[in-house]
Amino acid sequence: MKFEERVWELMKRIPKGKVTTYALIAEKLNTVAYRAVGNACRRNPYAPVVPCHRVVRSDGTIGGFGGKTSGKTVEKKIQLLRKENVEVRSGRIVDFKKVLFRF
DNA sequence: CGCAGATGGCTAG
DNA sequence: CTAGCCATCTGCG
Repeated sequence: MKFEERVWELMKRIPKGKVTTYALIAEKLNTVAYRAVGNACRRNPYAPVVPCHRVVRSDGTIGGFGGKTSGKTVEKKIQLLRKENVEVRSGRIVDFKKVLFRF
């Protein structure tokens, strides 16, 4: 079982309409490598199985990649989240702590 | 509000 | 084994 697989499993556990943060996942994995978590998402071979769109930053920002939220992947995430009852405003989660899922 | 530094783990050579 | 990368976080100005 690799580090990444563990990350994916946790992501799968995220219920619909909820989100989580990289730091939280990392902490749950008994580590502090939030970056490695993001790495796993980015390389995630389990495209739809691992809802990486339900994983956001600690402050509620969607994040995305490339440094800015100008990527298409981010927009896709937002749309999915909005569809799952998660309100997103300017790349940020609305009522973040309300939809934040604690493991 | 904006920027820089500090981290842990992964992939590729 | 070494070097570079990354979808982050936190603190400070």
